[in-house]
Amino acid sequence: MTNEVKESFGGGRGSGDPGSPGGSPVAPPAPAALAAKVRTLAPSMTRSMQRVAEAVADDPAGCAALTVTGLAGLTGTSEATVVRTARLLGYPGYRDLRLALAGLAAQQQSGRAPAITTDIAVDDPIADVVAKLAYDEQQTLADTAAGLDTVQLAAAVTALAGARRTDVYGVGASGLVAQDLTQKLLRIGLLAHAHSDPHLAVTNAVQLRAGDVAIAITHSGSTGDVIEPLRVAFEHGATTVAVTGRPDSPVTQYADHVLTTSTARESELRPAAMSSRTSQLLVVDCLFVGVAQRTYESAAPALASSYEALAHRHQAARRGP
Amino acid sequence: MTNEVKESFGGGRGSGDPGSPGGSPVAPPAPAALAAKVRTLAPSMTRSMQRVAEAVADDPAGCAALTVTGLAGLTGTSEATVVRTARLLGYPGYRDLRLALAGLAAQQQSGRAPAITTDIAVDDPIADVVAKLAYDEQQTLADTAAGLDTVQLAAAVTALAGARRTDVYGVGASGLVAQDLTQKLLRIGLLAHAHSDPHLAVTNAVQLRAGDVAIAITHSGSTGDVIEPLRVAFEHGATTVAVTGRPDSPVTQYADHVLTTSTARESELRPAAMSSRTSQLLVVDCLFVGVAQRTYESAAPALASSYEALAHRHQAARRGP
DNA sequence: CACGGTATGAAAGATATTTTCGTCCCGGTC
DNA sequence: GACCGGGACGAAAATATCTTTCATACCGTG
Repeated sequence: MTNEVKESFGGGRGSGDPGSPGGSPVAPPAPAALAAKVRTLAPSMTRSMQRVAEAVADDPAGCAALTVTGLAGLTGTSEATVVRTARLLGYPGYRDLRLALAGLAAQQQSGRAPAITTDIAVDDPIADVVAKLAYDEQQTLADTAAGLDTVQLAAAVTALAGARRTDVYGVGASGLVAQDLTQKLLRIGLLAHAHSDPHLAVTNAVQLRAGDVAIAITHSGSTGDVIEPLRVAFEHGATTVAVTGRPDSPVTQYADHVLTTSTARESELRPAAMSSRTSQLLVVDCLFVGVAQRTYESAAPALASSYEALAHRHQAARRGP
Repeated sequence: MTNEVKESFGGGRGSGDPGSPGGSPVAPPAPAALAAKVRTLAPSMTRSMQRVAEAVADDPAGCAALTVTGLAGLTGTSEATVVRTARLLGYPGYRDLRLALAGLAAQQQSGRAPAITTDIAVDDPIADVVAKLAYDEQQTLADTAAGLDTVQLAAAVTALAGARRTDVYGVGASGLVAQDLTQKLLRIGLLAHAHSDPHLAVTNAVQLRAGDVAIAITHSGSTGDVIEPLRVAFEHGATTVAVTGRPDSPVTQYADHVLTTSTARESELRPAAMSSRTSQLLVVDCLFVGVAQRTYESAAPALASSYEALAHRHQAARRGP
């Protein structure tokens, strides 16, 4: 059982353990979240690998029937590339990818028919737009949930629940998500602050120390304005969390815990910001509920009283309570 | 590819069919009805084969993870027996049985999901929280899409597309939604502004006149801070839109068009703000896409150039496209 | 235009699967 | 009770499949 470092891929977690049935200790291979994973990882793939990934995502059942040589032939690449792709997707090798593919195919088979696959067109009637958007966001939610690493999530929750203070960084659309998280945390009595001004964010980040938490929210993972404060927080000993759609992006360098959001195919009338926001919000909600669970003793009364406080700002409804 | 008749089993394919690797003409490999097949065929199996079949039927997922040697070892038999069993069950070889097994396991897995119907409990493991939240938000999306009045939506879109300027009111969680809408409209070249300060909102509302649009976002529909500016806008002749979960609430008094968001059951660990936000965002997205369609000529380049402008604020990814 | 680094496929090397073939067990027969 | 077919069964050879290595071609960069 020699364990040399092989090639360059593998993500640097070299403790491969061939032949231990029951699930690898680091990353349980994705069961159904494969299409999502393909989209998430596609940007970091080389062209040939993208061809393979596309074929796989396109027709899981068909690919499951192919040997590594067959798939290589189909995609016009080599066996090595196919194996490399399988590795990138999180499987020990092609054999395991193939197994997952068979599972995925079976699920699709039994599951629902792929309803509204077409993209939104300029001349779609408004009813179609509603249906397509709703379907798309539902899909995004499912993908995100399937792809979310619960170990990382739990770690982030633990850090948050015990934090002296929490800073959240996000700009643009992600800034709103950052604010959403902050609002929620404040409601259960945690000290949280959202920063959208990069300068102020850095200025504040230097105040952080061990026991504090810093969270960066960025879809691309390469937004300098967000990375910088996270780096500072990281270097000052704070626990850092990155919520990003690109798990191999620069922001993860300074993140103790990485929470991956899903990436839906985008188009002109459906900017990436839309589905990434949906995905990010789900992650944020999970963080919130997780923390609320951990701190239930103090969170429950805090929630109740913030609800109370808002009541008198509502006018009486025409009917009903 | 020589095709001698091998061993004695194979169920009387005596009429050798050299080189037709298509798929067995008699029995397409069973997809899911494997357990049944095992029981049916068990009597005609030898003892060793029964042990193998039993193991397979007993734990498809586990067996799918095993190699032919592994399964042979587990059942105390030999590789040959395992292959023989696979053949008897209707597969060309063990490899295909294994694939079917993986599919079966995936199906069982997904079938066992609907524990999600219950509410989120304080002691739910984090994985359940993720699943439940995702499921819940999916439900909210479906409800919202189903309940959205497309006529009202179309009217609101028309008003927005032709507006001189647009003001959006929202406080608290709805304030973020208001900002989201504003960001989107700005990106396609429309003049939009989000107000979360009630005083400023009113101050600005008096500037509005016919041809302008005012949008109020409030889940309860009775948030005075949001109703007030909408009323002012309404009285100044602007076209007013209310995005609310309560179509009979005070805010609708001053709304030309009411867009109804859905209301999911809430609970302690799942505040109303969570699902209402999801719902509101879907409505906002619909508005955005609708407007983008109507103003495609100008929206498309605007979208493209705002994308351009952001590009240089991103650091290079570790491996990029 | 040279350079360094990376992506890529051909082929060697390692595993897994399938087939072959001989042994052994079982039940019947003389 | 010994002998004899008939088939179950597994060890090991043969083959298919997967994985790794390594040399080459490609690409962006200074």
